[in-house]
Amino acid sequence: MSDATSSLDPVQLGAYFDLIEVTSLLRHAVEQQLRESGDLSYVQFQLLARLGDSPTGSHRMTDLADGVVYSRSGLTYQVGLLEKEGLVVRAPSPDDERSVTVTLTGAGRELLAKVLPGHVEVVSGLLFAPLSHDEVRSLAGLLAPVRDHMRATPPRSAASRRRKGGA
Amino acid sequence: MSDATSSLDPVQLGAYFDLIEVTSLLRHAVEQQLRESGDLSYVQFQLLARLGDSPTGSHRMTDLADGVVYSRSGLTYQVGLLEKEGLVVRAPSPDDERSVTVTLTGAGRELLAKVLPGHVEVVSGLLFAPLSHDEVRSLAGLLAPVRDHMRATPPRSAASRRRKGGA
DNA sequence: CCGACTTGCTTCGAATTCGAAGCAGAGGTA
DNA sequence: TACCTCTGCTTCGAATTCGAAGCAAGTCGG
Repeated sequence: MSDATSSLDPVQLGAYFDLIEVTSLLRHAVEQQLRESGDLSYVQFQLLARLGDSPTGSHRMTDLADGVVYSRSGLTYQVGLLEKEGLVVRAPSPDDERSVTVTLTGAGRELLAKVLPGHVEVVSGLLFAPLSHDEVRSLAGLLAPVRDHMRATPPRSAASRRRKGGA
Repeated sequence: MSDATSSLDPVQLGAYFDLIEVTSLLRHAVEQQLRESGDLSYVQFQLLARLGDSPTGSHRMTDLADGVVYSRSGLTYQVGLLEKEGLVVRAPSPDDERSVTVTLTGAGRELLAKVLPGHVEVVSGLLFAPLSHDEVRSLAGLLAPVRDHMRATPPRSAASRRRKGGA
């Protein structure tokens, strides 16, 4: 363990705080827009968007949870809501009998198309407005390696479902 | 400036997605560390940290809520928890009788000092590890204007407590 | 001084979120 | 095949979160 990690530069601290604050504010604004324009929560929108991105319009539950950084149980709940609204469909996976495949319906695709422009507008106006295109490129270039690093780093104690406490 | 607010570049899209994902992963990891080392939620830690930053160790409720981007009612709840734990104290403000001033106690300061090193370590190892110091500086330089812009931009319909719906 | 409006915080009910526990299918080894 | 383990999802209870409504103090115009 390096001991040099015992403190953060003012520069680092600023970057960290700004990152948190920017994301919180952005999320807040986006949430509001989504609620007004399509009665969707941010999580629900993320799920629909991710499904819409897929060529087949479907994903497994686990992949969705990993993609959105969401607990399994919470995902079950939200997908249940989306299914009740007729925006997605759940079906057992052909390969793997325990897997559940979630697929976007026509209605889901429509709703996605309906809320997307407003969503983009909020993100553009809030996140990208103060940045030039080159700066956005820089930002993307800085975030990508961080994202990869985080994805590769196991969340502290990777022991998936081992018993936790005693020896 | 590009006027094309109707769609996002692939570059913009990537930056946006990475921003969300990075923050989610970071928050998740930090949350876990805080829970283990000091039985604090992220929000609670943020509140303590913000109080610790203040020269007087105290803030008004509203300023805390704004600083952490938190609903007022949620803040009341969390400050209540912190007070029950003896980490903070609530007192009416001298100037403004309706204002409540939240102040860090000795125990709060101790706990903060106890969890801070681990927190810093997680942030360093996850967020800053893949970046050089110059890159961190760049990141900070990019985020600062965005933060200022977001702070200055009223959240859609600024009508603070006006009635919402009607004409 | 009075009344209308604004601001600061809390209470309340409803919705969301998580982790632990449980069930069932899949994969490997003897 | 029998058994053991791991993976994928759901159910359950508890904790957190938010927005709407309410109360009290401050501010301004008359």
